[in-house]
Amino acid sequence: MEGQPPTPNNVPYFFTPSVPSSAPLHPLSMLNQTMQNPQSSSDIDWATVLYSTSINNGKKNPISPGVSLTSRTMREGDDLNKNKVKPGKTKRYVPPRIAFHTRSTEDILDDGYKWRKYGQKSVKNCAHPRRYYRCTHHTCNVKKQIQRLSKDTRIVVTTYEGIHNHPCEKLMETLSPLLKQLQFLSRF
DNA sequence: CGTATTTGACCAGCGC
DNA sequence: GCGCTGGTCAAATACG
Repeated sequence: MEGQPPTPNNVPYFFTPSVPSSAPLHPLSMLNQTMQNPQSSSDIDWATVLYSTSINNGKKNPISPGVSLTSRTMREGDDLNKNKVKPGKTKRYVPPRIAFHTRSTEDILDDGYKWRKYGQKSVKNCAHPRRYYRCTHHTCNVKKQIQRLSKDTRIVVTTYEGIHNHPCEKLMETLSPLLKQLQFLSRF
């Protein structure tokens, strides 16, 4: 990434290392790495982390029935001024989202979860369509959106919405032999 | 044949 | 109220 991303007001940014095109990393792993080892590379991609804070008159987001509030990650093509909420006006509640910008030739980063595509939409001011995925786990309602920047098609924007309520399949696959071994050894 | 993907239709929110 | 836009649905299609 050449320099820093545009910074919407009140949205905290974290910076992540570039993703080698041959081996896409899970964005969350990249974020952890960066937090532990702040690096000074000029060739960095970035991630935005959006918390569930409301833009409804600056109040915190009380998630309760009948209360409609919003939090939403700013994306390419968004007009920052247009997304301001007028005083007294509310928007529907949107779960917290985390958006990652990663440099990769792969559109879909392997994050260990299984995803099913449920939609695709061409977005205004964006050359590339936005794709919509849902976690395939039957009790999990996590969604993600994937989109390439039209300004720099090497950059993939992945937006996660919600939190998985089940373990990562791939992680469990890797760990289960170890766990079995530990259980076996713990008997002695 | 079962599962995943594609894609047009539909709906809700928002600005004018 | 109307048109635009983004998000989701669901039937059709592709694929293993």
